[in-house]
Amino acid sequence: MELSTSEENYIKAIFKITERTGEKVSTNALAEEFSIKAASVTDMVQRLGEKSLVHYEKYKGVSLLEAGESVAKQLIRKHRLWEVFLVEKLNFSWDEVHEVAEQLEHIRSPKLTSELDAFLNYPKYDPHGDPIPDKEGRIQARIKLNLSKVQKGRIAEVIGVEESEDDFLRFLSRIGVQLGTKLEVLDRFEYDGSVVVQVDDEREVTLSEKVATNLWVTLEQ
Amino acid sequence: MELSTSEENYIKAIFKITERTGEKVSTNALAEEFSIKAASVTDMVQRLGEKSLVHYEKYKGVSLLEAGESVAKQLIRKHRLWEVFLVEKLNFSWDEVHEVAEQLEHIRSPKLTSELDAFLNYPKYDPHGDPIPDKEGRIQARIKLNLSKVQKGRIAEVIGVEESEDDFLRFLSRIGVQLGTKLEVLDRFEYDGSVVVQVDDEREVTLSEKVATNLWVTLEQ
DNA sequence: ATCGTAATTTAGTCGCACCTAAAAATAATA
DNA sequence: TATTATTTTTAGGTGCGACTAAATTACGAT
Ligand SMILES: [Mn+2]
Ligand SMILES: [Mn+2]
Ligand SMILES: [Mn+2]
Ligand SMILES: [Mn+2]
Repeated sequence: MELSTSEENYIKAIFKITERTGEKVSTNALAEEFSIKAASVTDMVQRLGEKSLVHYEKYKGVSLLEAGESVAKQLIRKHRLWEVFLVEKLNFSWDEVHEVAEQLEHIRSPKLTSELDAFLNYPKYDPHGDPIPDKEGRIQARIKLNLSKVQKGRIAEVIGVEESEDDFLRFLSRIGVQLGTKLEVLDRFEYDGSVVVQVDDEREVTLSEKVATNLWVTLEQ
Repeated sequence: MELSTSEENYIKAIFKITERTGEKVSTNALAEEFSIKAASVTDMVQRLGEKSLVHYEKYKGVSLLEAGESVAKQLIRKHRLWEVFLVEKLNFSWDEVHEVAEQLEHIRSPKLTSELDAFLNYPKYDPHGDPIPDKEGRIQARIKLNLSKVQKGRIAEVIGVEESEDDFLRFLSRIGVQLGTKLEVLDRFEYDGSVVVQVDDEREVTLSEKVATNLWVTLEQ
């Protein structure tokens, strides 16, 4: 089925909101998401319902059907692959990629997607640390937590940042932290939330609470 | 000015048809191009006229104004850069790229375009041998002719193919001919149009007329 | 110069994706 | 529970980009 860019965006949003809240998605939530009016959303979800992409009941919100879910996963796959491409190959920073990926995800070409995947060496995660669904839409989840939550003694791998202001990214590169960097938590000071880490088994660095909560990491094993 | 994908496609088509015919473009020609009805074209060119992108006079055809021409050149730039990317990085063949590039050319992101350009090493020509406009829209033309037109004794560089069927591309790769390959015309047989060439100062190969007319080349100097 | 045909435009319609205003249903609160 | 507030839907409207049918203009041939 040929879907318009708008239809695709709705489906992806329904998927993401469901993922976050676990409940049926209200028209208001979608209206919020796209900064449009709820009446417009009602219109669209009714059409998506007729196409058997979503389950929709008046006043009861909307959820994805099988077909819709598969569309959503393919979109997320493309979106995240493009984000990897932009960061790894075209010198985009983590916060610049989203808007462009939002457009690129709608390009229709199975060959493009699979070749891009191969060209990037089948990445499993995007620059924000989020998993990239495979061809069949399977998602390899991974526990993602703030460095500020990591216990003393544990080793964490940097998989993303929460907000990526220029200043912050420059600070990270200055202390040698990038995606994939291993951080061992040597000490934590509860009184100001700062964390002492060893970067890649070498340098020892103290990170403020602000920095620590801005870093997404995953634990070894 | 934010243009829709449709508007952009019209502008590019007007540019290309003007380039080919040298005359004002008729609504019929555009209708033909997009396989739509002339009445729909009239509608669109009137709107493009109001936006000062084209000059349009009832019954007299349409031509690009300054602004429209610059839009067209940027689109062609993006289209051809993406074609280079698809062929050089993603293993697309020459005939597979057009449809995808037709979509990718509409992605809005100046940074994406300039970084892609740099990533590809500032290519001057696309996989079909057509010149890629620079940031300012300047086009570096180059005389493009059929190998079948090249005189005995001259050295020609392969810059593209007319039609790129799988069979033909396989034949080329078998005889070691690709983009950039130098061919010296050793002999020509007028009676069947075949051409004897030396490939890259090494192998000697006889090409049928069909092959020769399918190869676009440019002459040294 | 006139006529007939082809090209082009106009008028009116349709689906998409948005809007506003008003009605209806649901949820919150007294 | 009754009333009020919020959420959601319906009804009707707009611009875009296509369509058909009909009117108009241009043009080639006699
Ligand atoms: Mn999108
Ligand atoms: Mn992401
Ligand atoms: Mn092309
Ligand atoms: Mn296009």
